[in-house]
Amino acid sequence: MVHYQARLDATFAALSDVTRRGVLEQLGDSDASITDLAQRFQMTLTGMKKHVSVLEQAGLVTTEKVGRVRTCKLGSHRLEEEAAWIERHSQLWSARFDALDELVEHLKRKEKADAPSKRR
Amino acid sequence: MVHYQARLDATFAALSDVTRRGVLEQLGDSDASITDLAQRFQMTLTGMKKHVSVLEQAGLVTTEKVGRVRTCKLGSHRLEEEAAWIERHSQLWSARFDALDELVEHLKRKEKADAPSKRR
DNA sequence: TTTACAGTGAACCACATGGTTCACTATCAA
DNA sequence: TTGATAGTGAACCATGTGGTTCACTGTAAA
Repeated sequence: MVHYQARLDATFAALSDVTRRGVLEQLGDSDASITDLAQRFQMTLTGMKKHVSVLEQAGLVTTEKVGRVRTCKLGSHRLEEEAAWIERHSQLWSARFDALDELVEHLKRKEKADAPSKRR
Repeated sequence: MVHYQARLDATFAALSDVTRRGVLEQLGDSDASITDLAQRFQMTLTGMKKHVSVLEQAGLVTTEKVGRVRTCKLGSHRLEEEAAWIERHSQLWSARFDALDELVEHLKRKEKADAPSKRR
């Protein structure tokens, strides 16, 4: 369970940066080298390397170096747990707001019944 | 579009802390004061206040102060966009891994055809 | 009217983050 | 063998984060 929390920590943190989300989008299209990515996001190689390391740490990306070039691709971490977490909480949200909607409806009906015409 | 990215940044960052996720769970159950939450998560009032502020900034929580106590409840931000982002990328992931699975299947079949019996 | 309680803000701390430059290694190509 | 190329690691910098303490304000209760 501790493990589970740590993984959520790492994944959400990895996703909280616009560049890293961009890298994931890119890799969804096609694999890429560090140089490719650095160029695309206008950043030094070192900077991009750090981002890739963060994504790799979170299991979102895997890399392999052959010759001088390190190729990055989407990792085996499929975001199921994160999707589940968000899904579960979306439901909580919805439930609470549905309840609120109902309350509002109820109050509206009540108001109509109490004072049928003279509301300013 | 910039706005959209900033919102994803803020939300994922807010969700990347185990205490804050805990607070959301708690508030899904029932509203709570800063004192309640600080006690539950063994933290100073000031510390909890900061977490609540981060959640509020991200729209995940709203608060209202009446008398001396500030009551916190789930906010109007329902995580739809975040769910959509993750969903979209889960699909990317799945697509790529389905392709991989197919490749593996293909190779298996090929192997069977090439060397029907003498594989060690 | 005093006292206790809930929260707030400023200041501080250690550490993480997102980026850079610079010096270096290893590989590929001429 | 000489250059160019791809990446790496250390060091640095500014800023952010997760937490604290302490001094303070405003509200409630005795």
